[in-house]
Amino acid sequence: MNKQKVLMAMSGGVDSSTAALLLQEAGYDVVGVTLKMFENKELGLEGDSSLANAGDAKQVADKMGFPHYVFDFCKFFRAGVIDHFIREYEQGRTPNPCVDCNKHVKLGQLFARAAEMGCAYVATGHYANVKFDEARGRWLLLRGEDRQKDQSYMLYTLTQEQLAHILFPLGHMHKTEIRDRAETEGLVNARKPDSQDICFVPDGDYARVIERITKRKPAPGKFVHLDGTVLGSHKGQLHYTIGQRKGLGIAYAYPLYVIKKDIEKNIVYLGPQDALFSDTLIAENCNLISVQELKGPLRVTAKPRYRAKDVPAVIEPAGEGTVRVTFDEPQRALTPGQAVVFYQDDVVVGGGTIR
RNA sequence: UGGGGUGUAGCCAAGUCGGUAAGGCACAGGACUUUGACUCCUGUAUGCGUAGGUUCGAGCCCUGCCACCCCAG
Repeated sequence: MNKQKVLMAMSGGVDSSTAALLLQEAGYDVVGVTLKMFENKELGLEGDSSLANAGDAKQVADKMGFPHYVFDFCKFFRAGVIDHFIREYEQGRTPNPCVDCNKHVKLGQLFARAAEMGCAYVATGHYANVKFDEARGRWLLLRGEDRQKDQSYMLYTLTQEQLAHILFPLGHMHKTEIRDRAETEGLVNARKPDSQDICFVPDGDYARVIERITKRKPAPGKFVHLDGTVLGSHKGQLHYTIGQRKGLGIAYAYPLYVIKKDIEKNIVYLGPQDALFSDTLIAENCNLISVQELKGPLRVTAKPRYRAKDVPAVIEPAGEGTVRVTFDEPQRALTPGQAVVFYQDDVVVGGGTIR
């Protein structure tokens, strides 16, 4: 019997390495690939390139005896993630680059390559699950079994076509099991820390990275309280995001938060936490998964940011590719540019970008 | 140079009958985290404008001085 060939995305971390192991164990013909996303020098970053971890992936592949390649996706990453990231911030929005990366680069481009290489599937180390629903005749994206690590949120842009050809070997695993497994298998990265931060902004200072790439210094402006009082000056609106508290540098009777931004006037409005709550938003560029289309109101739970619990809401069509979300309870700091994902139990209904 | 008031950490500010410096903001570090945020934990005045005095003991009482504010001029 001829084994099915799978293109396994390997970052060099424990998760994707263990995922590769599991795939091979399950009888697939694994081809490992590490993606080169950017050149550090190009982004004004110190140290090794984004491929610093490719060595670990290669080592794992060698150990298990399957081929490992490196694909240069810099061009796609720049166009699909970084440029968009910069544009969004300059427009006063707060993008989620990981969502974009999955859509345009990690998965989008990988599927194209998989086809060229004759691979039946693409696999990643995401904590999520896929299954075909006979009744609806649709592929479903589900949360990962390990709720603490669930990454279905980051994958809401997957299409039916993609879902039919993607594998998530870690979907039913818990992080601790994975580390244990990696340990017993003697994988080099068994105890490597989880990744965090934006991959191309290793120190968390995204504003500085944007400055270096654009060679433009953001224009300082005013901090104004919602009541109209001028409180001080800021170092450029892109340094702030809705709901932010730290780093404002303003001593006040109570904690101040960024409530909204006026890009035209370059004003950042501050106010009390109470002013951040809202029970409705419009999501655009939506992708629906469990349903073909939204014909009327649908009760779901909605997750307005990655590290947030999904909460009861109703979604309804609001124009082409656009959905209105109405939460049962007002939510804090619904932020333009962030992704909002809809669920029904463990099933991802769909998602979009907050307008 | 008449009267009244205030002076506690970078900012705001509590401090009762004198008893051995609350709290908030800001800031720093840490936790959390494949986005930005939020959140949580820890830390930050041997000193209360200044110089003396009373007292076992003073931010709190007394005296001088300095600074700032206000009302009248």
